[in-house]
Amino acid sequence: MLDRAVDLASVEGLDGLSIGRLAEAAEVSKSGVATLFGSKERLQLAAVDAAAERFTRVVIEPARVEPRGVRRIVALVDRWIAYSRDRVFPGGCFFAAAAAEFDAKPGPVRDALSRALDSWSGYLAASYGYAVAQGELEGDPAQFAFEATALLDAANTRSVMSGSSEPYVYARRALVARLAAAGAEPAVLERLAEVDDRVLA
Amino acid sequence: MLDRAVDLASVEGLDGLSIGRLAEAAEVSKSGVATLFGSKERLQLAAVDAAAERFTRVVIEPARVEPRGVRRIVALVDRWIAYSRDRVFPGGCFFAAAAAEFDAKPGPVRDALSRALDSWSGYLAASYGYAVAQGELEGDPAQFAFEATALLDAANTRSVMSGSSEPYVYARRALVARLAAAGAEPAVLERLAEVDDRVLA
DNA sequence: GTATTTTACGCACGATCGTTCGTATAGTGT
DNA sequence: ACACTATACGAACGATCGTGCGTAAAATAC
Repeated sequence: MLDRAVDLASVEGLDGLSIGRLAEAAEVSKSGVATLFGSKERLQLAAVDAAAERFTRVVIEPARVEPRGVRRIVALVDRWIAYSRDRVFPGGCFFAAAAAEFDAKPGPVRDALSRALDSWSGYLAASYGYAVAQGELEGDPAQFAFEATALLDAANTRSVMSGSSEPYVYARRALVARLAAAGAEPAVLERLAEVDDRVLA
Repeated sequence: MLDRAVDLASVEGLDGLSIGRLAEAAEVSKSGVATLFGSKERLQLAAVDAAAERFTRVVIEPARVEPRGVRRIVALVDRWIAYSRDRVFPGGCFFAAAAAEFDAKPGPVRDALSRALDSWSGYLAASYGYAVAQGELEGDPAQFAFEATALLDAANTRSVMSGSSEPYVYARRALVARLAAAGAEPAVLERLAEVDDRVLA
């Protein structure tokens, strides 16, 4: 049920996700989903939670197999690009779309999105902090997290907009250069440097 | 009239811009704006055009006073940050919001947005091309345009979301480092390196 | 097996959506 | 002065929105 909600929201927008269309897509009655969630806002909040779970499962957890530090950063970025490219959400990254939609609309939904984004950015920064502590990289973790999420979000939006996978190549190149400039060993960057020419669906 | 439309759309979204609320905001009748634009889609297209005009006036034209090359790139980026920080559109950059909203919705509106974004990105890339031709910078112009727009868009969204101007500091730092790594003279980067601590409204 | 809670339902409400009429007013050309 | 065009209007259309109510079925508790 929530899976349909987030899939729909990633295309129609978190606000355009109507309780009637969701009911139709899930083949239940309109009042069925209304009583389930109580209100539209609670549905939106539930969708944000469900999207965060899917994101963690697809991006974070697979990257945990790599040791803390640069290797994990590379794995995170690599998984994120695959997550966007494979359209884990049919309309591209759920959070990139929802953040742009709600950034100027104060309220509980925006707060929940802000927390989720901070969590992702913070995890990236913490990983960078480990890398610095281990002498693998140098620089400001928060600065890196800003740049990395900026490049990934841009690749996502550009790719969804154009239907091309070229933006991911730009993002990969930029991130490899960024990490190399911060002192990363070339060997650990190979995974990012490999161009994955898998065709989009 | 169109000014109100784009202001409203930058906050409510280009789809959330309803013909009724626009009429109320402009203090005219609902059917007044309906007959003026004909349909909602034509209103959206007109809003995109009006937003592009405002963008050109506020970002592109002021930067034209600088000579082609690095100096103009620095001016463009500097004006863009001011354009976002000063909330030339009350909800932050109109195009960043509209692009994320329509990237998964095919149609004339998405096409118009795509053209506008390509035009901006292309202008940035062309400026970089001049810089390369003049020996001021090295590297791929399209790659730079991708990175620069990614950093600027991210700074915009993060700032609108949090109400802070800190993201602009991150974007400035990243762009200065990026241009320096591409061979820019430190002197021309001063304008970007200056931290503008003007408080947000 | 009965009682109680939960869940989903049909239905209807008021509000707002985009759009289309017929009409009155303002402006223009001659 | 007159005919004509363009513009803005009120009103209403069907559609969809989010939400609340009363009820029947299903799950759970005892």
